Amino acid sequence: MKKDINNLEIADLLRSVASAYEIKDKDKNKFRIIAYERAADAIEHLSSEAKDLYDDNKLDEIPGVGKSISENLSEIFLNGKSKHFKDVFRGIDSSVYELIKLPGIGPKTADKLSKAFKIDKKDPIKSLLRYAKKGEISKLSDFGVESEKEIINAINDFKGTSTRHLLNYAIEISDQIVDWMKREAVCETVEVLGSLRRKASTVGDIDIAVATKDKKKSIMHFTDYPNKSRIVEKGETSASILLPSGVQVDLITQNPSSFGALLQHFTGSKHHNIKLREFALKKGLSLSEKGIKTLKKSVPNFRLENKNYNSKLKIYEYKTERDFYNALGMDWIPPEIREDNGEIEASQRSAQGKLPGLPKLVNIGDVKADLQIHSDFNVETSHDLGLSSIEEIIAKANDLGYEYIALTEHNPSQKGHSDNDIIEILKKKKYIVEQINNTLTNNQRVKHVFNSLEIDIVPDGRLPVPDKCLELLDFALVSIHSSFRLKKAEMTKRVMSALENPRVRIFAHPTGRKLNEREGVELDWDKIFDFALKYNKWIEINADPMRLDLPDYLVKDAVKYGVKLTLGTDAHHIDHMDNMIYGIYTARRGWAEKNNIVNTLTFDEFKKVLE
DNA sequence: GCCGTTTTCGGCCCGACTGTTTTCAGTCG
Repeated sequence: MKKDINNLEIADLLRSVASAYEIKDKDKNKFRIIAYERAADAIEHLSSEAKDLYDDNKLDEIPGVGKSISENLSEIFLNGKSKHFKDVFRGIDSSVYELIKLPGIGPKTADKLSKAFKIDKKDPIKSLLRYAKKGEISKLSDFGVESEKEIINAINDFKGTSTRHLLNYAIEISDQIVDWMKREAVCETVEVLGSLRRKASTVGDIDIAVATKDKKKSIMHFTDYPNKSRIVEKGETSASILLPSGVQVDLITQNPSSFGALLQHFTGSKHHNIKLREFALKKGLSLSEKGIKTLKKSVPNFRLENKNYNSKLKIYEYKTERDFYNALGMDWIPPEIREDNGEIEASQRSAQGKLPGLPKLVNIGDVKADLQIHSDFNVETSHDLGLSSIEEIIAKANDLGYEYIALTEHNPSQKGHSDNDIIEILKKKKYIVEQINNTLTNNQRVKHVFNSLEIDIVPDGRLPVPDKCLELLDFALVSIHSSFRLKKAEMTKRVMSALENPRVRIFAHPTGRKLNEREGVELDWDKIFDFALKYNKWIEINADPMRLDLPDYLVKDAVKYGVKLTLGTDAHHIDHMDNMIYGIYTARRGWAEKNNIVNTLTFDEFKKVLE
């Protein structure tokens, strides 16, 4: 049986249609191109498969997907292809869609190149490099020596498909550059923007903004950054460099008097900005990184409330981002939720005192416990054991200000152990944890250590430990560590069956994804959330930066459902316990408030909900 | 091609940088 086309493949297809239209450009309809790109973005960010929506006859509920696109997609779901798309693609070499992956090469350039040369379809990029190195490109009209050089650079820097970086890695890199920029006195304020400021799970480029009265000097200092491989571009207000690791860093400068508008603009997201600007346009206002312009003669109340008019530039300027949003009649929006997921509407309601307004997002200071920690207590697991002792973990938890923690080693392996062996191991651990709890004194912050376990869910949904084991635990986590590719229905049944035992309370790293390495499992989230709600099960937000699982968009769904979430670092060493902040970022991106997260409860409150 | 708190027609975010240009198109974020 043929595999269904997934969201990413559909998005690719729609972007190819957009590119094809851009090349043909017969009727100069750039808005049709934008429409296809918007639909591609929308489908790529969908939290359920478009195929499932098609099955439910709900394709046109996707924002940006109207009559025409939904008909063409339906045709594809039905017989694997669309006649209309095929027509659009006619006359364009397939290598074009490969070449546009190179930065600096768009559809029109790629088309010119594919028509000028015999590009090898098996490896278009390598094939193009050969022409470039022979100096063939600079001979073409519309191209010169510089553009040929740029193409060679782009190909040499090209790392293939996934060039997104984990959030913790991006933060590490950006901290170094922010430090470097702060050494130049003319840089009054240095801030990280873009997806890094929004705390997305992975980051493409690193964006840095500087408030300065001397743009030229700031940019000089930036391009002098010692640890770079080359300068990509350098203009009057912005510049980009490439680091040896392949990370591109963009710098944008702005006068301190309108830094607020710049922060807003380059924090994005793109979709947030487009929605915001459309909203502003209806009020007769035009937004940019420089500030706000009035389009019509009279914008009610606008002039009165805004005294920061720059008459030379004919623009209203804003020092802070808060002032910028306020000028639009909105409350300031936390960067993590600027994804055009309803935050613009919520912010307007907030400003007008209407409900529902913006969420009061959970903060790191709200966290009272880490609910997934692996100690070095030897439970003879087949998975990885922790590296830190229970005592070290408690000391670290004290430092972090926690009131309680859960020790959640993997279950003992079945191989080489009888049921009785497993029970004996866990009895021993229970005894040790009890002893330790007796030593905890009132002057320590940590009041209690919960005896828990992270138990595998075997493919048929059973748990690989005897039932008696579970009775020894305060509560258990369950998670998938094998057979990731079951069909959705089967996987859903597997998980629900594992969650049935009353001692099982947490579904840990629920999708099993590993960023840049492995896709998550397919689950029917409506069913999982219903189940969790009905039987009072909790779903983990795993704070390991390579997991961040539950992913942000599913956190948002869980919050909407009213399903309770937990935060756990999955620490295998006390240093990993510092990763809690990444779980908080993910929770915030999913609009989670304090009361959505179980381990913001105090120890006494938590004991009660555990009963 | 999509969409509606002025619209079912007439709009659609905004600006910077680069190269090859005699005034702008292509690309990017």
